[in-house]
Amino acid sequence: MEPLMLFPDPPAPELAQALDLGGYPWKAVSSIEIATRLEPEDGWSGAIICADEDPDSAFTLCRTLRKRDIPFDPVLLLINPTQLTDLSLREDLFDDFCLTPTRPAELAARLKHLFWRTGRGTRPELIEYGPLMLNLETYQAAISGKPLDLTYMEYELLKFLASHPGKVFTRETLLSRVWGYDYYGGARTVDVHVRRLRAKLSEEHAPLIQTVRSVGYRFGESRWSLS
Amino acid sequence: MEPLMLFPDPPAPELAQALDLGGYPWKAVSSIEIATRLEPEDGWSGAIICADEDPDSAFTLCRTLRKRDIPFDPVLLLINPTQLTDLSLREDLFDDFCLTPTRPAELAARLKHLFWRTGRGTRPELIEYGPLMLNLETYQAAISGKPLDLTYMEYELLKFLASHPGKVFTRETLLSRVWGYDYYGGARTVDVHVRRLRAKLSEEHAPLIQTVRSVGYRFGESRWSLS
DNA sequence: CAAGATTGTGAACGGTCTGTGAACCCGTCA
DNA sequence: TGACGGGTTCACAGACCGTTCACAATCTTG
Repeated sequence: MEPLMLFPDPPAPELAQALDLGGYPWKAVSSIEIATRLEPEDGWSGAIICADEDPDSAFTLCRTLRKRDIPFDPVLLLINPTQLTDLSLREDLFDDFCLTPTRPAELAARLKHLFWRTGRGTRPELIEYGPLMLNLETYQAAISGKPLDLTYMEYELLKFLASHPGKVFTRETLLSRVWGYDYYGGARTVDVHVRRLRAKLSEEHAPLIQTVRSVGYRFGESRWSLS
Repeated sequence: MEPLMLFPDPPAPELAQALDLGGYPWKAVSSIEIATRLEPEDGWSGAIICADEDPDSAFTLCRTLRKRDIPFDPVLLLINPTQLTDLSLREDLFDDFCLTPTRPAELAARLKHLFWRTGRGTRPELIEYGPLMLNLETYQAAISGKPLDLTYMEYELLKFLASHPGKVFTRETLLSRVWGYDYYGGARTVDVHVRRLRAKLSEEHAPLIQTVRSVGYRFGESRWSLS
């Protein structure tokens, strides 16, 4: 995990300790110039900015971070209760805040939730596997950013396979799980749908669906990664 | 502004007072059934759920709210400090939390920020999507600046669809959400209304409502920009 | 290498779903 | 009471797509 940016430098000892205990790496900075200089190759994973002692510098720093061409994200603001009213016109400068003196447990919970909601996006229900993305809300699929035009059954089949990457399913299992428990029809139906799926995935990604001879089909890499 | 849902009923007096002072309308509920019954026509604007006294019921309520076909949003959770550890596996059940005993100022700040980032507080009475504009106050609709002459059901259907761009709804869902939970009638009704809507949107904008074969209808472009 | 089993492929059939026009029902209003 | 507007239902045509089949290609087995 990339380090968190902390302001100011040095940070409050309780804060540093809470982060260390929580397993969060961090670097303290005292100005935006230093922050730029210390920035890790893969960027900061977030910032905790304490506006308790020097509010002006703190808010200026927030504003600068947010104005970068890739807006800084997420920002957790630490303020004391008397500063609550200062927030009203600065909603865009932070993603969450925490009152000082901070309880370590609250800080940890806020950090976790912040990373959870910015990291894994609660919004659209997604299935992702490598370059493949399925949006379960909008019934749309894309690979390498390019939208796939799938029919209903193709989508359902791909969705099922991609939900269990690595696992092999027999044609019968697929028929009962994707087509329905009461489905009665030829097993070759699965083959044809798999063929069309492979065709719509580009040739490059067609191997995402693998044939396991005499058994059935598998999506994605094998679990024991033969390579 | 639509009212906030409060749990439990009655809510803590300080909480009720803080909301009243902040100008937030609210209704307290003691169960999901009552919540459903009391739901305003245009939905709740959010929920404040206190898990202090009866955590099990509170978290169950959260889970139910999140599992609706349109996930409930936003949810502010009130907990006491000893419950902080309970949050770790329930990240998806809330959007923000606040420790009890709550400071009115902190609660107000959190509510404000929550509405700010979910984009609800700022534009309460307009729905805009590309060239389409719905004025919920005047019951008027326009596209590319030209007014649309919609009937009541057409307007309601378009309003519902446009409130959730990108998401696919089945005919059954549309019937229950737009026509009413107790509506009993043919699903083809939806088709006909969609056809009339498409006709009234000019031919140019008719594709705003897309058919998802074997599933239902979707308004607007995908969230990941199909272009 | 040969025979059998298994899977890939193209084409065609046929059912299902949607679009569409029109009729029906039922309020309201003159 | 008759005309009108709006919501619902119906019937039908056409497009779409799931299924099947025949045959080619590939793998397995002995």
